[in-house]
Amino acid sequence: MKGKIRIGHVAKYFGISKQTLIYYDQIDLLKPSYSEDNLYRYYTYDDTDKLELILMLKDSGLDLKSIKGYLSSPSHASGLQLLNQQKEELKIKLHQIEKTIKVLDNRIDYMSYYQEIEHYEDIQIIKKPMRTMFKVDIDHTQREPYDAAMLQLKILLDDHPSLYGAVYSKFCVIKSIESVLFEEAHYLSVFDFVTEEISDEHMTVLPSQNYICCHHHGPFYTSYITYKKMFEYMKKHDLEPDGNAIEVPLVDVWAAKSELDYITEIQIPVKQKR
Amino acid sequence: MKGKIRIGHVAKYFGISKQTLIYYDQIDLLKPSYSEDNLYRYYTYDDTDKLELILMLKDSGLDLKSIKGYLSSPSHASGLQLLNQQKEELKIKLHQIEKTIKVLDNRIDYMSYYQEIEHYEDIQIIKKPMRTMFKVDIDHTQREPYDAAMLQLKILLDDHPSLYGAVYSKFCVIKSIESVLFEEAHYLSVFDFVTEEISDEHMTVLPSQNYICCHHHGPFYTSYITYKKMFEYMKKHDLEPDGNAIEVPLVDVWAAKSELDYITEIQIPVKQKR
DNA sequence: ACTACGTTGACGACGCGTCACCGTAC
DNA sequence: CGTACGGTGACGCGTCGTCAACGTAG
Repeated sequence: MKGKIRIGHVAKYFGISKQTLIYYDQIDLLKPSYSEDNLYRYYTYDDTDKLELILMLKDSGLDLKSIKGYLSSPSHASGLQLLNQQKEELKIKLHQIEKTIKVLDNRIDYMSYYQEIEHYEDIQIIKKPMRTMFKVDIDHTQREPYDAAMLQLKILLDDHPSLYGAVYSKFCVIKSIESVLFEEAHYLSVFDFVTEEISDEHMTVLPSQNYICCHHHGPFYTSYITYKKMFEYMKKHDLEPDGNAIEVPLVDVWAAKSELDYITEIQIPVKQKR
Repeated sequence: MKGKIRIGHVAKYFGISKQTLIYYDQIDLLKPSYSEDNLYRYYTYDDTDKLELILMLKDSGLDLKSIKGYLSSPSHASGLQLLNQQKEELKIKLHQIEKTIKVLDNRIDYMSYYQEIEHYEDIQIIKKPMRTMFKVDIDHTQREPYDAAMLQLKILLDDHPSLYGAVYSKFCVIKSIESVLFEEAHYLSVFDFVTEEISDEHMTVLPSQNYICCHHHGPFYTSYITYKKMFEYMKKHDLEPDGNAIEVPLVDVWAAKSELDYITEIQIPVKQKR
């Protein structure tokens, strides 16, 4: 018969290693014929056809045991069922990868943007433009209110694919202005700024306004120290808060070795005292 | 400090198993603090932040060793580089999956279509419509002409994404009509029928014409037996071949246990003898 | 005799899963 | 006192990769 192909050739043609073929032989997935003295493996075209099918099914995510099962009794009906099933699984994988890419993209944008910012401890008054936030309020009657809110945010974003990845690994918080000077400040919401304009109950627009801004250096739970400085500044300049405080992480776990190196921007809307 | 979270809670929150966290501890990827009597693991928010990053990077395809390396010295620069790299790799994966889905789709269509055909050994004269083929001629000066042609076909299809998967696991051949009665017939081309209309040197149009058709049952290399029957039929009915023979696999390795069960449709263009 | 190619066998890597058995918090 | 939760250690799994040691075809 034609097609006495040796293992090296087969491996090269299909772009796999000889060990792979030997392994497939060992597990009875693809058994070539042997030369008479039982030393060399010889693959026929029948074998290579089978191998092509095996590699295809493997690419589609099937494990070798299942492939073996299918090969033991292939038919139109079982084949069609198998292929449809694998197609569905691949589609799911596809979506997961698309999501992951969105998360990465978002992170890359974010890190690129904040890479060049010089981090002062200086306090500044800045007029921020109008901004839109996708926000989940923290329900403090729950057992783990913070976790629950973060989870809800992630779940909601699954329903807004255009936003997916916006918040995933960076999240801002809103703190009650009356509580920011305590070690255990009162968290009101978790959110992220978005550019999309989707009408949704979780979308909130912040009007353009003056903010007192300062970069807090260190872990989140020491932020009250920076808040203190900001309040002193406000006192000195006859300013008073005009809304709750916002914290935006600039340097977090993605770029810092420990919480001690985190940098968070604190923004408090302010107005002149009358 | 806040955030003495136990392993079970962490596992549930992130949708992973306790063993995974224990493993990450063992390999020094994520080491929680221990309670004073060194029995329970306690995770801080610092740890969970890190874990979120770890899982993200893992999803993006990084292995744990690389993640560990990154975590040992994260920075904006190295982070950005890593993320961009992973994004590119994910894009490649995405394309591969898309291709695989196309191949599966094509196979599913093909198998669905031919599932209901009853396979006669009968010889029929059929007027086939105009058909377009994507074809690679076999260069017999090469060392492995058949393999080379198949490879070329696959490579070409990578440049025609709209066609990808059309030929991948099913391929038709053209045989020189003078040689079909020999066991080693002369293969001229490998191809598949396509519906897309792309202008390309490998696109060939077959005009509408009468064909003598017959289903060959068995491996490719015994096709000469069926050809013999077809030639006898032609002789009896005063027909003569009007071009080279085409072989289209209907049942191959995807649906048959062995070459002995393959079914191939043989088509030879014919005209009346004058 | 050289080299490219073939063989077997043993062991390792990765990322956990599983199981057995035991201690602890509430 | 139960039970849900925590701990350690050993082994297994799938899919090969790697290495050593050795035979063979041309």
